[in-house]
Amino acid sequence: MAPARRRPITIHDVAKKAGVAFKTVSRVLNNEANVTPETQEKVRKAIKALDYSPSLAARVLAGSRSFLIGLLYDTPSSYYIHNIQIGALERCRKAGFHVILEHCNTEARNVASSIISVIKNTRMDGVILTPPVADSREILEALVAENVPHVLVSPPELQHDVSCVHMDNRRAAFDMTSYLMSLGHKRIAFIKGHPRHGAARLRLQGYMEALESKGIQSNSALIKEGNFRFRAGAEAAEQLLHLKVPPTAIFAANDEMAAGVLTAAHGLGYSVPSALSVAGFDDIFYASITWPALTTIRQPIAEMGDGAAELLLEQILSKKASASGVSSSLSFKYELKIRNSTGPAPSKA
Amino acid sequence: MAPARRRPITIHDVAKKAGVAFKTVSRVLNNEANVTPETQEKVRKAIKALDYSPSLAARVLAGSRSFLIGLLYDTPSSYYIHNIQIGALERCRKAGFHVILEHCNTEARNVASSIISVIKNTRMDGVILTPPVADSREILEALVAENVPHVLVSPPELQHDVSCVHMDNRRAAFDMTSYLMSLGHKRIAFIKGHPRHGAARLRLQGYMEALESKGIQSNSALIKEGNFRFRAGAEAAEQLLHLKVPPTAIFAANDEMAAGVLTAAHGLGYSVPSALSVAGFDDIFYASITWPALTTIRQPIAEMGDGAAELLLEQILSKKASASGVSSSLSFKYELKIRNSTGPAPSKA
DNA sequence: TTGTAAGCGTTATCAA
DNA sequence: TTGATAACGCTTACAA
Repeated sequence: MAPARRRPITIHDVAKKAGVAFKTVSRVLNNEANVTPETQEKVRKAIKALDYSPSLAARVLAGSRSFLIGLLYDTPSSYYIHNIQIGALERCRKAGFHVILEHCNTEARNVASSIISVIKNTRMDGVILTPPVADSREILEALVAENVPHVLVSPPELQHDVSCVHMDNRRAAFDMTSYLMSLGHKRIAFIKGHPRHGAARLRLQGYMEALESKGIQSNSALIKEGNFRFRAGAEAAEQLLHLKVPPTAIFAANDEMAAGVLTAAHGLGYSVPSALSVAGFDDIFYASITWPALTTIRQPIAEMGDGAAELLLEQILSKKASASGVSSSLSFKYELKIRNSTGPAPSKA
Repeated sequence: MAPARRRPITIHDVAKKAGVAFKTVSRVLNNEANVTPETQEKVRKAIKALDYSPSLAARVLAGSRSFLIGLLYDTPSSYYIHNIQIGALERCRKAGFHVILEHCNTEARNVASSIISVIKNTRMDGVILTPPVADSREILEALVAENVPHVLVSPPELQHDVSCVHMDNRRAAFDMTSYLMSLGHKRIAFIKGHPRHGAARLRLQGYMEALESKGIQSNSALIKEGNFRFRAGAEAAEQLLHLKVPPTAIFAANDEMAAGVLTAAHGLGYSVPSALSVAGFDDIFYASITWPALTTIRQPIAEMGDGAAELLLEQILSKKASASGVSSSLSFKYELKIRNSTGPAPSKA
């Protein structure tokens, strides 16, 4: 029979080894003031020698923090969430915090109260809201009322009293559209994102403003509904390419739909980019492995997750002073990734 | 100023409301024997009425379990891990357990001891090993020595004394190769998987056995090294297609490499599937959105994650009786997904 | 700057 | 079948 697992090292073992009171060890662990450097040194050595790591459970039980932060999502795009998670995870791990994913049905009648209930039951110290959860006024108000620290990712509009991380979606879409026009495209179609997604609306807006800026009338026949899914992109593209005068370029509000556009185009015998240019948004992993590789907007998703976690941890750790809503925002840069799915507009037939 | 967050409901609140001792509530929570149905009923009502949920931290601190299970990985393919995670997550959530991802560098000198150290520090109740971590004899032995419950996912060979979930990789590759031969292909190339990945070796073996079964000599010029990454697939394909007599079909050991093959083929002007058939393995999300959609083996990854968690929880929860290694295995079915990247062999030039 | 005492909300142990 | 009491390993007060 295998040996039973031994009793874990505790703070008392460390204290004894270092020759100090256990409270002193606790102070070192929490970076509290009032410990002489040499005492600190002794304690740290003992910690290392014993390979000690404090019991999270005990810290949570005794302290006022749970070291848990929630990542609230309700997106069709799991890839986006996954990357936000990666970014947030790393930042939180360093601070000893854990991230738990929590699905929210933003269409449900009582989202806000059920979210609050989950937060209470799990004792989360704070939450990160991703679109489209970040778009809900109702949820936001509930969070404020319950005094739950929170950070928004890509909210539909910047709010002065709420911490958030964002990227200029409108301007990115403006730039992409301008780039397509600079290639000579005049009939540029747009496939919209998920209707509840505020950032998606900003992308549409950027597209329209870019057209206007060059005096091109936006044409409702060239603007299709979408929901961020592959199939929606494929279906919209088929309709667009069956138009009497089809577009020479299609700009989809995300990459997954752009991949759908590529497949539909191939299926209808359009060669990309010579007969049709295609652009996406997000630069997800498979954007670079489609055929042809997709021109898109690189959105630093993982970095935004990291930033959101950073802002949230700031709020949580400085909880004392900030009964008033100290809020700050982080703005991220996008990048136009020009690959092989876009090219000069075909010369008029 | 917002109201402070209220004191959470505790087991004592429930006990008072139900008119019983708090220990009785504890018994109900843990499904222990010796509680009359009517007492149970009273307690459950009180729990529901107060929206009570027990403090994980307190349970961990007082009990012998941490409710934490580790998912150990060291794969180039994050998609695989992500799906194992999804499957395991759901199963664990229902049982009140949490899953934490832990990266292992299987190439490091002292993997085993560093893994044991992490397990101790986090107090994990058990671990799930994914390939190639599951391939390490050294790690396995350390786990047994330390009496840590564990389950293997797709180990290189079935072991009678270790719990595992698996799929017949050899036979799946055999079937895929046979399918390609049934289309008239005789020169079928194979791109190998990650060298440390036992299941990858089984795929190669299945491929070779299928060829043999039809009396086709396997040709080392048609077998390329790989590592499961897109680029490796693309490079191997370029070499293969520049052969004096190139293959008419390429079977890659996973989908990501198969996507690389598609891109290389497009780049060299091969049309798929009329000039070249391409097959993958795994059926990851983007297998169905490549052009053409990829023929592949659907591996029920999430279900395998679920199964692994199920086996592990069984071990953990019945810890009393099973000092001896009670082990069980779950076998999963694969599915040949025939899509558009494969077709009849081109007639001889 | 350091140490002491109390208590966090459970499970485990033993008694009723 | 139930209930009282003692841990569990820490943090938070407060004292020295």
